[in-house]
Amino acid sequence: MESVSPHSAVRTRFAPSPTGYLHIGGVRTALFNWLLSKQTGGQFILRIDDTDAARNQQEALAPILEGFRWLGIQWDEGPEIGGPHAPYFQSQRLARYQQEVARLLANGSAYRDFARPEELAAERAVAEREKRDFVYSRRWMAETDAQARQFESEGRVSVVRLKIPRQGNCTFTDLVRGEVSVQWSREQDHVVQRADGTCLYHLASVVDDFDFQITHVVRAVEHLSNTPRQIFIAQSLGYPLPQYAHIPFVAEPGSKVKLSKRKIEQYLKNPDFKKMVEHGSRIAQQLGLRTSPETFNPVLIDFYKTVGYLPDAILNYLLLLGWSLDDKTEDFTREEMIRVFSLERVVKSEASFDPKKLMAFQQKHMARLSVEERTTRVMPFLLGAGLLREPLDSSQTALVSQLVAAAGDRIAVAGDVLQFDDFFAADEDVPYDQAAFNKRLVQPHEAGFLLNEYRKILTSIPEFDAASLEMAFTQFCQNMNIGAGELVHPLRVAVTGKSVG
RNA sequence: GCCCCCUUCGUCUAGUGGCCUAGGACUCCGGGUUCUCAGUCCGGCAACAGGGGUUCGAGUCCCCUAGGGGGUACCA
Repeated sequence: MESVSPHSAVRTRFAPSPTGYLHIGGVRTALFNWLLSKQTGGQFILRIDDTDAARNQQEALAPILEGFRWLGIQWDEGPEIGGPHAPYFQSQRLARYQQEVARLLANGSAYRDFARPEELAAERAVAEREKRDFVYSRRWMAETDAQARQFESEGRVSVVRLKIPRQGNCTFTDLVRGEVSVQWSREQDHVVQRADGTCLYHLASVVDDFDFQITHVVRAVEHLSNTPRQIFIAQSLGYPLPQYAHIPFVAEPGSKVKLSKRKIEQYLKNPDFKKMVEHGSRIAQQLGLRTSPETFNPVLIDFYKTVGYLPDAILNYLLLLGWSLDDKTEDFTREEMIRVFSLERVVKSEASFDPKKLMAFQQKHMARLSVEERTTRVMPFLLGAGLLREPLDSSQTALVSQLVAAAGDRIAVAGDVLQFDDFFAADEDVPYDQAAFNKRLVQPHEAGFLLNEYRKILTSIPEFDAASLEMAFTQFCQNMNIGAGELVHPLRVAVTGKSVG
């Protein structure tokens, strides 16, 4: 192994399993890790936890990498870019894990266990019936080769289990939760190596954290109870312990239950969440994308990319989900986030995901962008929906620029530009809002007359600029002795087909 | 079942014994501004889970109760 680095740079890691897509809760965990390493000039490592071959799909890795790339969370070591400790895939590091399992076995902190699954299940059942904690009897533990041969002759196969102490406490300091202490007797003799020789997560994770010289393990609370057994492994192997920080998970809207991508149907009952999905779906539809809840889902980061959210807005929102700087600061640029983030100010309780507040951040960040920047962001959507075609000439760009400027904050996410699709349509194709048509043009009997008169005025205007039009408009209303609204509404419907400007 | 954790406005949060008649943000509701909508500006509603202690004084410390959550795999 390399010697421990002399400087105090923080090395953190995010270790997704390629079993799904990039979960928004995972992004927040990764964000905290990334921030922490960057503020000390350290490294953020992406490690792929794919020890369970049965559950992993290789194609699910691409969306994860793509998600981080889009968000601008660049990993310093990991897939595609490698690094001094490559490979960063657990599935490719088996030999190393087996080597460490052998050391565990050799120094007596692990043992080969020949119990059959049904024998273990029976012991468990007894414990449950007697309402006590299950503690393995170690009846099929082989501590000598002779014992092992004996069990093998009975046709048994072995796994490797940790020989967890049955007395005393495991105490450690967690950077967000303070001192944590659990009794060793509550821990099981966890399996670290399967019968087929492959290794399990806890062992792999501890070995990798050591090999990769991870200084801070920042992960979601569901791993808190895993920590004692990992500490046991690390200490048995003579590794220095990293700092631990267990952050609360991101919960469902209006609830404290962990957000899950499988429960989208349930979340749709939440009005805000539903609104968010519908808004996104409209845009996806205009882009000609076929959406299924499985892939087009606000729990997954791909949703935001598809619809045109700003990565900075998402990061800003996620940063404030379970962390705060003080009693008022809410807006952070990336540089500011990196500078001021601290684990000490992470809250202990779960934070529920609030679509409305995310949108508020999105609008704020969008409004901060110049017209040029917004135009750039909006272009791919116009192209994607077929409203514009490449190559673009400068007049088209100018047109979009004008539209973006006029639309102002009606374009909250980049995909919102598609609601102005008729702007790009030929005149005869302008679709009419039937309800508005009735209300403004058919119902008010004077509407036709007014519009006709107004048209006569317009034909007499020499210059067709905004100022002249405005003057003509005001004058006309005065002359006809009508309120502005009496003309403005019918006029808009007649020209744009819509009821709002 | 057992073990562990969490609990301030609807939501995200500030708060580390007196600065709290509890602050900010989002949402919502009024009002001003605007040719409509949006926006913007001003204003407003809204919380310390409950009960016992400790203390001159408790959102802040301790205990109990309740509620919520996580874990309990040859998953990660």
